Amino acid sequence: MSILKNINKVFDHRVRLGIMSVLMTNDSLDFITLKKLLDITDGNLASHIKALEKENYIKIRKSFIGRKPNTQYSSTHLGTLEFKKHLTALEHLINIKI
Amino acid sequence: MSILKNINKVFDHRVRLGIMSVLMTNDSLDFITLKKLLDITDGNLASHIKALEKENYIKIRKSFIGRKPNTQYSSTHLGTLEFKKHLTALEHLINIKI
DNA sequence: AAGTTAACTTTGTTATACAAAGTTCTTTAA
DNA sequence: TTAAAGAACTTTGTATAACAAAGTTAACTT
Repeated sequence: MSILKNINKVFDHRVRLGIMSVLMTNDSLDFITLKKLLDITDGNLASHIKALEKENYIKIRKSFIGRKPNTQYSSTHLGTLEFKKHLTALEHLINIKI
Repeated sequence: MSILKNINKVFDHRVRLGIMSVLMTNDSLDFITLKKLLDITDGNLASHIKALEKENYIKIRKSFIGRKPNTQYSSTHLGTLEFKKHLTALEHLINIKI
């Protein structure tokens, strides 16, 4: 059994790690905010969001703020749970003694 | 400027993160030990090792133990430095407040 | 001489990441 | 009432990365 067994592949990429990290301390964030925080193209952001959505790690709420369309992203219960597990696995990994 | 700016892409993959992690607490480890710890094929391990070697993050020492060939891998000064930077960046990322 | 093990390298395939361009919907300006 | 613009995508195409499996080399062991 590998020392990597509890490392979640979905969170293995910096962009998805970044998205989940900021969604831990923010109830929800919109597309543009995420895009600016991560400094990536909108297409690229959309695809990473989709990967997290596919796993039910984040959820989407569409609305209008004033008269502008606005999409808010937030972590699901599952997403929060799995992300915390991943962080615990990371901690164990970087403190490992063989 | 992105919240990911200090995240090192070389350490972005779980296998390379795993290799560096175990090399932090072990002066050196050999190929077979790494292979067992990570539970990956030897070809795959060799290519991840190569990626770290290319960046001068790990160094190789070939010798014989008794009469068996043995290759020991260890972190370079640069590797240790950059890995610690990466871990600090990770900590900041997962504790980020916007 | 034949088999074994360590540590690779090579080959080929699949998956992932990414930019850039195109799309849809809606508002705001001329 | 047409035009421009912005948000949030989707599509397309390309480049890179990851991976398994098979092949290779050098040395030992039997």
